[in-house]
Amino acid sequence: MSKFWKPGTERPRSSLIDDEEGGVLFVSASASSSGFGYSTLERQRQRLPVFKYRTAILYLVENHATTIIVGETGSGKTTQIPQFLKEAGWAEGGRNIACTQPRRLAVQSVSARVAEEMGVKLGEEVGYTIRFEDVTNSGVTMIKFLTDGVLLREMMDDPLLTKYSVIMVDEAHERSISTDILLGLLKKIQRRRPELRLIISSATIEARSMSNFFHDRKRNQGDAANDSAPSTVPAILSVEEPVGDILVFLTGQDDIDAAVQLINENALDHRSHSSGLLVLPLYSGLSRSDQDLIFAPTPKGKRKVVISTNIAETSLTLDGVVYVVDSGFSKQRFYNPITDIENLVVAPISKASARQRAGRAGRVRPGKCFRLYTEEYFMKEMSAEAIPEMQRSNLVGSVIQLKSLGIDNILGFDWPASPPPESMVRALEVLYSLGVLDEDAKLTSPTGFQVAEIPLDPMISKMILSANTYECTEEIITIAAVLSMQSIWVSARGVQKEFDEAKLRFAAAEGDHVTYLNVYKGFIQSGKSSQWCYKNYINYHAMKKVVDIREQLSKLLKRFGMSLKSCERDTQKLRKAIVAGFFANSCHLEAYSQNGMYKTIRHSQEVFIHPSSVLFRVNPKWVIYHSLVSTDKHYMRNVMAIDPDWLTEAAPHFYQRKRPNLSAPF
DNA sequence: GAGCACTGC
Repeated sequence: MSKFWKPGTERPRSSLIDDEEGGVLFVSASASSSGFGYSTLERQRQRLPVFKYRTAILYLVENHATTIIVGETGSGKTTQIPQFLKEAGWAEGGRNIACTQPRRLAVQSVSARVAEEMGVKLGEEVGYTIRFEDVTNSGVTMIKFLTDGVLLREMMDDPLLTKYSVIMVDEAHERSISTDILLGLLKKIQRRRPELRLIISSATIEARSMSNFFHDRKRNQGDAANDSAPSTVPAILSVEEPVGDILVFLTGQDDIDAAVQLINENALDHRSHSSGLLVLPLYSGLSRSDQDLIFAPTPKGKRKVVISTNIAETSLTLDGVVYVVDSGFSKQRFYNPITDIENLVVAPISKASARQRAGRAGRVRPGKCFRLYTEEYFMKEMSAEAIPEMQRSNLVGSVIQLKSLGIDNILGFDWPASPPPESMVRALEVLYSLGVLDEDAKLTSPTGFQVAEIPLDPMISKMILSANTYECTEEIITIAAVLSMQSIWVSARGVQKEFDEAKLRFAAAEGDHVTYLNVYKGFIQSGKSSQWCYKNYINYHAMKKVVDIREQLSKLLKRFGMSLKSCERDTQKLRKAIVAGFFANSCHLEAYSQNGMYKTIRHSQEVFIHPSSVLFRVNPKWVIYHSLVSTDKHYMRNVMAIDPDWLTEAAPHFYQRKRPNLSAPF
C-alpha cells in the first residue's frame, strides 16, 4: 500500500501533472486497464488492482482539494473511491465527494452497497438519491450521489465547493455519451461558480503522456491502406527485435482472420523467422476459451502476435506487448437520424485513439509502435478526437437518462458536443410513442419513471412493463436479458453446418425471441451445464449473464409491485408484449420480393433478415426486429413474426397517423 | 449467408 499524506504532516510532491491548458489541469488516471475500475472483461480475468486513481487522488490531497466529483458510470469508482479517500486520510476537514451515476437503478443498488461496505446506515432516501450526512464518523461529511437536478443545484451552491474541484472522467471510451452528459452538467456548475477551478482527469490524457515516449521514434512509412490485412503482414514480419509480443490493430473479424492466415502461410512458404510466431486472433465474437489463449504465457522461443480489433485498445490489456502495429482504422458506428439507421463502417481513427493504441506497447519494458500511415498524415490530417458518440448515436437512451436526472429542457442542454437536432427529435418521438413522455415531454407516471429505472434500452423496458398486462413476465424478462447480450451463440466459423443444426434444435417458428426462450429452458434443464452449452454452440458465459440479468430484472419488477407470471405455451401473449415495445420496428415483406427484401413501415427503408436469425430465408410477411445493423445491406437482427393487427392494437396513436391502411392485405 | 467496442452487477 502506498503512503498517503495526512493533514498536518509534510505533503509529498507528485509528478502527475501532464498538461495545463486554459486553467484546466489534467491529472492522469486510467480506469480501463488499471485503477479501481476494471472493465468487465478485465475484472473477470485478473484481479490485480493498480492504483492509478490512487495516485490521482494523492495529487488532489496534496492540493487541498475540497471537492471531488467522480464520473461517470460503473460501480467501481463510485463505491471504492469514497472508501479509498477515507484510507488516504482525506477525510478530515469537512470535504465533499460527489459520485455521479446517471442511471438510477445503479445509483440505488450501488448506494445500498456502499452503505453496507462502509458500515454506515442509510441516510434519508429521496427518490433514488441517497445522502450520507456525517454518518461515517470519519470526517467525510457528505457523500452525495449526484443524480438529479435538485442535487445538482445543491452542489453548485455548496460552500464546500471551493477553490479546487476535481472531476474524474473516464474517457477511455473517447467522448462517450455519459462523458458528454457529465461534462454538460459540469458546465452548469462552472457557470454558476466561475471562481472554481475544475480539474479534469481522463484516461485519454494518460494515453497522451505515454505517447510522448514514442514521439521521436521512427515510424514505418506507408499509405493508409483500405485493405489493411495484407499491408500489415510485412510490418509484423519486419519486427526484428528478438523479444516481446506484438499487438496488431485491425478493424474486424474478416481482416483479422485473413491476416492470421497470411502470416501462417508465410511461415510455411518461407521458413522465415515468422515460423517462430504464435499468431492469435482477438475479437469479442470469439469464445472465452479462444480469447483466453492470448493470456497464456508465450512458449519459449516463440513470439506472440495478437491480431485484434479495438477490444485491445481499452478493454483488454496484454502485459507482454512490446510492439504495436496500428493500421490506423477501426469499425465505427454512425447514426443517420433522417433514416434512423446505424451504419457500421471502417473509418480512420483519431489521434487520441492512435496514442491509446501506441500506449498499449511498452507497459513492461520500452516498446515501439509501428503506424501504417505517414507521420505527415498523423500530424496534418488525422482528427484530434473521434466524433463524439453523442453525435453518431441513437439518443433514445440518453434522452431518458437526462429526463431522469431532472433535466427537462433537453434541447437547451449545454452539451460539450451538441447532437444533431434531428436525433433529439427522433428520440423524443420514440419516447412519446412508447408512452414514456407526455405531451409536455415530461416523464409519465408510472410508465415513464419505471422505464427510466430499468437500465436497458427503453424499448426493452417498455416490453417488460407490458408483459405485466399480458401476464408473461417470466418469459419476457428472459428475452430481455438475452436481447441485452451481444449474442448467446458462439462464433462457429468452419463448423457452420454443425452450428446450423444445433440452432435448429431450438428454432421456433415465431422467430428469434421464442428461440431464445427454448435455449434458456434447455440451459436451466441441463443444470446450467457448460458441457451442454459447448455441445449446442451456446456461449456459456453469456448464458450465466442472462441468468444474472434476469434475476435483477425480477427484483426490479417486484419493486414495481409486479409479480412474475408465466404464459406457459401461449406465445401470442408474449409476442404481443414484445410488439408493445417494438412496434416502431415493424417491416413487411415486399410483395413479389425474390430476395427476401422487406421495407420498414416508418421510413420505407429496404431491409433484410440477418443470416444469423432463425427466420432467415423463412421470410414471414410481417416482422418486427430488435435492431438494425448496416454493413453492405441493412440487416434486421433478432426478428419475430407478427400479426399486423397487433401493431394498431399496441400503438394506435403511432400507426393510424402514419399509415391508415396498415391492415390492407399484401 | 454474416458478427467494431463499451455501459448496467
